[in-house]
Amino acid sequence: MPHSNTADRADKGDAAHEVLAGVLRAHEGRLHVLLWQRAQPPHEHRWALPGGRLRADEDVETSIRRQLAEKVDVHKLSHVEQLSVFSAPDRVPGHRAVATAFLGLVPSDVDPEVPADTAWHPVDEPPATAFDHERITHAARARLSAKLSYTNIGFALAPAEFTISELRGIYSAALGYEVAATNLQRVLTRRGALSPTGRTMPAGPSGGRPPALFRFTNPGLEVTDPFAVFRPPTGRG
Amino acid sequence: MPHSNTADRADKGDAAHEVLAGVLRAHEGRLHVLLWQRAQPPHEHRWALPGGRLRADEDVETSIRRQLAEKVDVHKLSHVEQLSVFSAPDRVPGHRAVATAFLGLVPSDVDPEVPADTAWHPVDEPPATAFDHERITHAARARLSAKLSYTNIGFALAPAEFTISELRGIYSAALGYEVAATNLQRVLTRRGALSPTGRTMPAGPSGGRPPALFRFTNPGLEVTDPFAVFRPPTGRG
DNA sequence: GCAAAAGTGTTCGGTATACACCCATGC
DNA sequence: GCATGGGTGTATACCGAACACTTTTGC
Repeated sequence: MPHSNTADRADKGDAAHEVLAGVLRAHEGRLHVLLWQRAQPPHEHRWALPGGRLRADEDVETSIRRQLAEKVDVHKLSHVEQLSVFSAPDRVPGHRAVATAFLGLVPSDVDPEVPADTAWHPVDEPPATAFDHERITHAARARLSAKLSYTNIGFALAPAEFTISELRGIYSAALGYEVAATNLQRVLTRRGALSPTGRTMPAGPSGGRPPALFRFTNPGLEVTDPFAVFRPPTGRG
Repeated sequence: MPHSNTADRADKGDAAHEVLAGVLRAHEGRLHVLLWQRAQPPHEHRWALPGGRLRADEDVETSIRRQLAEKVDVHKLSHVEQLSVFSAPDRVPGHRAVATAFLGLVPSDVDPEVPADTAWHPVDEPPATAFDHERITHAARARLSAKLSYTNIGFALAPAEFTISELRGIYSAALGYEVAATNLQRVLTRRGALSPTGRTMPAGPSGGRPPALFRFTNPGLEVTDPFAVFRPPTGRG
């Protein structure tokens, strides 16, 4: 392994700290996770999340961004956020590894080049996964589902511009059930998350009204519905 | 010598993993955090969160529970949950320390014995704190505030049985602003979080109707308001 | 009876969903 | 004109906040 300055001490309490990311993308109606197939034991041939060891001079978010860019060639991560720590003593056989897990998102129109051992897999039907990486994938998906409800996190799954119908497909894929285009547009518009571009797409081959193009107002995560019950008397502002 | 374990090791690049907890309690109308005063450099005399080094045979939650019970004599933690990882390379001078931060809660009627160097401080006006512990405290408080809105986490702050007025005081302390007793009862009751015990407390010295005693239905964390917009068609009936 | 505190009824505004209806295009 | 898909208007249900009102006690 490179970066061995953090590994030359195999003290009991001094664990190697690793970072891992469940990188998700909506594609063809389903949500997919990026996995690479291990070539060596332990868990040879099983599929693992991208990640690696934390270096001495970086924090965990810097580390996961570096490793995703370096090792899996995902430059266009639209969003990265910390999930939680996975630290069961036996989660990786052979040595102690404490992992900080991340959620990463890639827009649906981006198809990054990935190494030969790496591929997208439907989150619903993952292949045989290594270590506790299926649990981490599940946590990533759960976080995404929750944040779709009360933030504008859809911006990280959608292309820069899109029709409501396309966005509906993305939300349906991410959530795992059908959402209504009507309400999707209404809710996101009311919250100010969607902005019309004024332009439209040509109608489809079977006719129909040409759809309008929208974009997300804010290209960064924001909480659009503070869902604050027991909020201060002066209301939410 | 208590509490010296987070600083007594000056490894160069080696990542010691530490666990820290912002332990919060509502008391006399304010929210307090448990801190201990450092006796030695670095950050001598400054106040720090309880915690310590992760052992080889435990996961992070086991570790923080052990350290809180062992070192700060808090047996009656009503709730513990992971916040996030703090990992800036220079967050602790002298050596690399990656910390997993936790939120811990203690019921308002519990006043655990703590060592001489340890005390409760109002979260609003903390003393001079060590390292990044004020940020961690802020994260703990933010998590608690958010979860008060959509979970039954109040169970962890309240006594086993309480009046609505007492509960109102606890929520107000935790949130930092006044909440109305009327709506507090209504919201928690509608969600099924509150159960009447059937008994009442005697009225106060200045008269008034004797208040009914309530308890939380579920003595564990549950999400009582899934705030699920874009929910499946078969929604919450 | 009166004051005080607890608890309930009612109104109001806001939000999400469902569904009917209108709009704009290809053929 | 007609089918097709996109978008809007309207009705309904529910939730939380505010506030008036009733209940139950001590004095």
